[in-house]
Parts: sequence; structure tokens; C-alpha cells
Amino acid sequence: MMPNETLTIGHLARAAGVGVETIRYYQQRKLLPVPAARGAYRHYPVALIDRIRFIKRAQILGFTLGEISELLRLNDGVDRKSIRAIARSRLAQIEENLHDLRRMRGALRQMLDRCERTGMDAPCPIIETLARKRAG
Amino acid sequence: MMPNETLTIGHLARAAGVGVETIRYYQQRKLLPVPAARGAYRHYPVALIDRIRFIKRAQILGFTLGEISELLRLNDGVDRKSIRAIARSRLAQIEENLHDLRRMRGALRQMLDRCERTGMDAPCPIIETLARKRAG
DNA sequence: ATAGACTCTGTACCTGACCCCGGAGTCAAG
DNA sequence: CTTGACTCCGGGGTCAGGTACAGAGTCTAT
Repeated sequence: MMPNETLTIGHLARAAGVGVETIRYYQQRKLLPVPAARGAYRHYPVALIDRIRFIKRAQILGFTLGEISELLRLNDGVDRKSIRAIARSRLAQIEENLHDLRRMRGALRQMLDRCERTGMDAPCPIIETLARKRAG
Repeated sequence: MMPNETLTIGHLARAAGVGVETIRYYQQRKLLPVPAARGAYRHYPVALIDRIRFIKRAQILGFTLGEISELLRLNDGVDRKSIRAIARSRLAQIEENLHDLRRMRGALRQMLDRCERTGMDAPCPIIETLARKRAG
């Protein structure tokens, strides 16, 4: 194990904290290159560790693999305006989700509250509300 | 079309605003009963319209079909304490999602901000940040 | 030289919530 | 009584993001 700049797929996977199958899947999705084989096995440049970590962190921020592949592609072309556009649209999506979640939280809280206040002889307000009302 | 209390599956679907396939799927998942057939076709009580609407509204609030089936089951048994427990755990999930989303929004905003301030000679801070940092 | 760990390719499977299809039967209207 | 819209049933496909497995080959340490 010389301080060579390449790894086998298994070592790359462990170094990046993902499964071997995940790497193959990313190759399929063209998020990762398929390096040439030296002998029978492929040898992966260590730089791919960072690329995989990039993918994983972008996922945590809610980017889909499709978006990530586009980010990567744009970065290779250094098109920062487009990168910002993707980031911005993702941000807008997040704002929307936040809004929706807040509405859901409000509705649920109200239902719970009323359910706790209502006598056991009346029907459950949670079910009632969901069964009858026009909109959430 | 007498003012009878039953509908065919197609009419039920349209009345409830879902597809026929959705109803069949709900039957499979035991969210809806499979009524006996009169003749060759099944005849669905109109009350099922409300049941389907209930399911749809609960979904909007983020309940899974699994949870909804439990809600329905508990309502038949009138176990309001358990219904509240489900609603509360769903509420907790929502709070968690809100928290995560706010963190994502913060991270994205920061990246965008820095990307806009950085000169075009330097590498894109969005990609840089995602590629190098330890945690989101 | 051989065991054992690993890699290669390819395909199949998973969850959730459906949608679509084909073929046969059936019902309501004209 | 025929036409056309519908129903029944079974099974497959879809999307995302992977995971699992099979069977063959290969690398490495002893």
C-alpha cells in the first residue's frame, strides 16, 4: 500500500463513508467517473473521496441527485451564475416547505388542543375535523 | 340513478376526487372495505366518500397511509388517547422537519451570499463549501 | 499454491403511493 | 340488441435512491 494516489473501490467506499454499491450507482448516474482498470480492477483517484462527500452533503441540504449532477457539471464548466440559480431555486423550495410545514403544525395543534378539551361523550375532534372540513 | 345509497366504483372515485385505482389500492391496504357485489359489480355506500376525503386530508397533513389506517382503526374503537398520541408524534416529526429545514436554509443562504460576494477568479464558494467542510 | 477477501458485471429487489394495461364480462341507453 | 362506457381481476411499471445477490474472476498473504 504505497502512498499512491489511487484506491480500490472498497477503500474508496470506506474512505468516503458509503457502500460500494452506492459508488457503482453514482457511476451509473454519471455523478462519478469510471476510471480505467489497471489489470482487472479499477483504481480510483483519491480526489473522488471529496467528490463523494460533496454529493452526500448536498443531499443533506435537500438537493436531488439530478440537481447535484448538474451542479457538478456546471462547476466543471465554472458557470457560477447557473450554480447560484440552482441554489436559489432550492432555497425557494425550502421556503415553501417551511411554509407548508408551519400550516400543518398549526392545524395539528388545533386539533390536538380541541381533542384534549372535548368530553369523552362527543366524537373525537381530530377524526371529525379531518372527515368534514373543506381544507386543511 | 335513483337516490339510492350506493355508487359504482367509478362514481365513488369521481365523487371523492380520486382515481379508481386509488380506491382499489386503499382496499388492498384495508383503508376501505370491499363491499359485496349486487350482480356482477360492487356497490359502494356513499359514506365512503367522506372516508376517502378523510384519508386525503390526513395525507395533506403528512400522515402516511399506515398511520391513517391506524387512526381509522382507533376511531372505530373510539380510543381517543391513542389517536392523540399518533397526532402528537406526527406533530413532533413536523417540528423536527421544521428545524432541519431552517438549518438547510441558513446554510444555503450563507453559501449564496458568499458566492455573490466572491470574485470570479476564485473558485465557486458553493461547490467549495460542499466539497470541503466537515458538516452541513 | 491455496485460502480468503475482494472485485467485476448484471440483474433483481426495496419502500410508498399509486398508475396503467389487457382481456373478459356487464350494465344502461337508444 | 347492439354500442360504448364501465367493472372485475391480475399483474406490471413508475420514481428516488439506493441495497442485495449471483457467479465468475483476481489479488494478496502465507
